[in-house]
Amino acid sequence: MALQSESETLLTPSEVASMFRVDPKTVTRWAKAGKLSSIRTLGGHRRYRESEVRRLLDGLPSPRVQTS
Amino acid sequence: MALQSESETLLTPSEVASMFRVDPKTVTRWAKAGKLSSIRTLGGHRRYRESEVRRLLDGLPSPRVQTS
DNA sequence: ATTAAATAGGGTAATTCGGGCG
DNA sequence: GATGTCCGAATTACCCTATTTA
Repeated sequence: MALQSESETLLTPSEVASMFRVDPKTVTRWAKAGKLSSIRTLGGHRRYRESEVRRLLDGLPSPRVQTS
Repeated sequence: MALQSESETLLTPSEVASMFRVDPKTVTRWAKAGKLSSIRTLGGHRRYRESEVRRLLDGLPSPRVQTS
Protein backbone atom coordinates (compact mmCIF):
# COMPACT_ATOMS: atom_id res chain seq x y z
CA MET A 1 0.00 0.00 0.00
CA ALA A 2 1.19 3.41 -0.82
CA LEU A 3 1.31 6.21 1.64
CA GLN A 4 -1.81 8.27 1.52
CA SER A 5 -0.19 11.63 1.89
CA GLU A 6 -2.89 13.24 -0.18
CA SER A 7 -5.99 12.35 1.74
CA GLU A 8 -4.51 14.01 4.80
CA THR A 9 -5.99 17.40 5.56
CA LEU A 10 -3.31 19.98 6.18
CA LEU A 11 -3.45 23.08 8.34
CA THR A 12 -1.61 26.37 8.02
CA PRO A 13 0.59 27.69 10.84
CA SER A 14 -1.94 30.36 11.78
CA GLU A 15 -4.74 27.82 11.93
CA VAL A 16 -2.80 25.60 14.29
CA ALA A 17 -1.80 28.63 16.32
CA SER A 18 -5.42 29.66 16.70
CA MET A 19 -6.38 26.20 17.85
CA PHE A 20 -3.70 26.26 20.55
CA ARG A 21 -4.10 29.94 21.36
CA VAL A 22 -0.46 30.63 20.76
CA ASP A 23 1.61 32.66 18.36
CA PRO A 24 2.29 31.06 14.96
CA LYS A 25 5.97 31.38 15.77
CA THR A 26 5.49 29.03 18.66
CA VAL A 27 4.01 26.42 16.35
CA THR A 28 7.07 26.81 14.17
CA ARG A 29 9.27 26.16 17.17
CA TRP A 30 7.33 23.02 17.98
CA ALA A 31 7.97 21.80 14.47
CA LYS A 32 11.67 22.62 14.72
CA ALA A 33 11.88 20.78 17.99
CA GLY A 34 10.29 17.72 16.46
CA LYS A 35 7.28 17.90 18.73
CA LEU A 36 5.05 18.31 15.71
CA SER A 37 5.61 16.89 12.25
CA SER A 38 5.34 19.27 9.34
CA ILE A 39 5.10 19.17 5.59
CA ARG A 40 6.83 21.87 3.59
CA THR A 41 5.48 23.68 0.58
CA LEU A 42 7.93 24.15 -2.27
CA GLY A 43 8.43 27.67 -0.99
CA GLY A 44 9.41 26.51 2.46
CA HIS A 45 6.22 27.24 4.33
CA ARG A 46 5.03 24.61 6.78
CA ARG A 47 1.78 22.71 6.75
CA TYR A 48 0.59 20.52 9.60
CA ARG A 49 -1.49 17.38 9.66
CA GLU A 50 -4.92 18.03 11.08
CA SER A 51 -5.14 14.54 12.53
CA GLU A 52 -1.94 15.04 14.49
CA VAL A 53 -2.96 18.46 15.76
CA ARG A 54 -6.32 17.16 16.78
CA ARG A 55 -4.74 14.22 18.50
CA LEU A 56 -2.49 16.53 20.48
CA LEU A 57 -5.36 18.80 21.36
CA ASP A 58 -7.65 16.05 22.54
CA GLY A 59 -5.28 13.54 23.99
CA LEU A 60 -2.81 15.78 25.65
CA PRO A 61 -1.09 14.44 28.73
CA SER A 62 -3.37 15.87 31.36
CA PRO A 63 -1.93 18.14 34.05
CA ARG A 64 -2.18 15.28 36.48
CA VAL A 65 -5.50 16.37 37.84
CA GLN A 66 -8.05 14.01 36.46
CA THR A 67 -8.05 12.01 33.27
CA SER A 68 -11.49 10.51 32.85
CA MET B 1 13.71 3.58 -26.06
CA ALA B 2 11.63 3.83 -23.00
CA LEU B 3 8.03 3.02 -23.64
CA GLN B 4 5.62 4.90 -21.48
CA SER B 5 3.58 1.79 -20.98
CA GLU B 6 2.81 2.83 -17.47
CA SER B 7 0.11 5.44 -17.64
CA GLU B 8 1.42 8.48 -15.85
CA THR B 9 -1.43 10.02 -13.94
CA LEU B 10 -1.68 13.75 -14.45
CA LEU B 11 -3.06 16.09 -11.85
CA THR B 12 -4.82 19.41 -12.30
CA PRO B 13 -3.59 22.58 -10.59
CA SER B 14 -6.43 22.48 -8.07
CA GLU B 15 -5.67 18.88 -7.19
CA VAL B 16 -2.03 19.63 -6.51
CA ALA B 17 -3.05 22.72 -4.57
CA SER B 18 -5.32 20.66 -2.34
CA MET B 19 -2.54 18.22 -1.60
CA PHE B 20 -0.21 21.00 -0.45
CA ARG B 21 -2.95 23.09 1.12
CA VAL B 22 -2.08 26.08 -1.04
CA ASP B 23 -3.80 28.19 -3.67
CA PRO B 24 -3.82 26.85 -7.26
CA LYS B 25 -2.00 30.01 -8.30
CA THR B 26 0.82 29.05 -6.02
CA VAL B 27 1.24 25.78 -7.87
CA THR B 28 1.41 27.76 -11.08
CA ARG B 29 4.19 29.85 -9.57
CA TRP B 30 6.10 26.71 -8.66
CA ALA B 31 5.87 25.58 -12.26
CA LYS B 32 7.04 28.95 -13.55
CA ALA B 33 9.95 28.88 -11.14
CA GLY B 34 10.96 25.44 -12.36
CA LYS B 35 10.37 23.85 -8.97
CA LEU B 36 7.78 21.58 -10.51
CA SER B 37 7.67 20.24 -14.04
CA SER B 38 4.45 20.73 -15.92
CA ILE B 39 2.77 19.45 -19.02
CA ARG B 40 0.70 21.85 -21.08
CA THR B 41 -2.64 21.15 -22.64
CA LEU B 42 -3.17 22.47 -26.14
CA GLY B 43 -5.04 25.37 -24.61
CA GLY B 44 -2.20 26.33 -22.31
CA HIS B 45 -3.43 24.83 -19.06
CA ARG B 46 -0.93 23.00 -16.91
CA ARG B 47 -1.01 19.40 -15.76
CA TYR B 48 1.35 17.85 -13.22
CA ARG B 49 2.79 14.39 -12.79
CA GLU B 50 1.37 12.62 -9.79
CA SER B 51 4.61 10.75 -9.16
CA GLU B 52 6.57 13.97 -8.95
CA VAL B 53 4.02 15.62 -6.69
CA ARG B 54 4.04 12.65 -4.35
CA ARG B 55 7.80 12.71 -4.24
CA LEU B 56 7.79 16.36 -3.29
CA LEU B 57 5.04 15.89 -0.75
CA ASP B 58 6.95 13.20 1.04
CA GLY B 59 9.84 15.58 1.33
CA LEU B 60 12.11 13.41 -0.71
CA PRO B 61 15.03 15.08 -2.50
CA SER B 62 15.38 15.73 -6.19
CA PRO B 63 14.68 13.05 -8.77
CA ARG B 64 17.74 10.99 -8.03
CA VAL B 65 18.22 7.49 -9.32
CA GLN B 66 20.59 6.85 -6.53
CA THR B 67 19.80 7.99 -3.06
CA SER B 68 23.00 7.97 -1.14
C1' DA C 1 -24.05 24.72 -29.08
C1' DT C 2 -24.51 26.32 -24.34
C1' DT C 3 -23.61 26.33 -19.56
C1' DA C 4 -20.71 26.04 -15.55
C1' DA C 5 -16.34 25.35 -13.51
C1' DA C 6 -11.37 25.74 -13.74
C1' DT C 7 -7.12 28.04 -15.30
C1' DA C 8 -4.10 31.74 -17.02
C1' DG C 9 -2.58 36.27 -16.80
C1' DG C 10 -1.44 40.45 -13.66
C1' DG C 11 -1.44 43.18 -9.50
C1' DT C 12 -1.89 43.99 -4.50
C1' DA C 13 -2.60 42.52 0.66
C1' DA C 14 -1.63 39.04 4.11
C1' DT C 15 1.37 35.08 6.03
C1' DT C 16 5.36 32.93 6.89
C1' DC C 17 10.30 32.43 7.34
C1' DG C 18 14.57 33.21 9.72
C1' DG C 19 17.38 35.41 13.06
C1' DG C 20 17.99 37.85 17.14
C1' DC C 21 16.37 40.20 21.50
C1' DG C 22 13.97 40.49 26.08
C1' DG D 1 13.88 26.32 28.49
C1' DA D 2 9.74 28.35 26.41
C1' DT D 3 6.97 32.30 24.49
C1' DG D 4 6.16 36.70 22.40
C1' DT D 5 7.75 40.50 19.71
C1' DC D 6 10.41 43.38 16.06
C1' DC D 7 12.74 43.32 11.61
C1' DG D 8 13.54 42.44 6.52
C1' DA D 9 12.94 39.23 2.85
C1' DA D 10 10.49 35.75 0.66
C1' DT D 11 6.27 33.16 -0.17
C1' DT D 12 1.50 32.79 -0.44
C1' DA D 13 -3.53 34.43 -0.78
C1' DC D 14 -7.13 37.15 -2.85
C1' DC D 15 -8.79 40.48 -6.34
C1' DC D 16 -10.07 40.96 -11.38
C1' DT D 17 -11.16 39.48 -16.53
C1' DA D 18 -10.42 36.56 -20.63
C1' DT D 19 -9.70 31.92 -22.27
C1' DT D 20 -9.94 26.90 -21.85
C1' DT D 21 -11.87 22.80 -20.16
C1' DA D 22 -15.66 19.50 -19.15
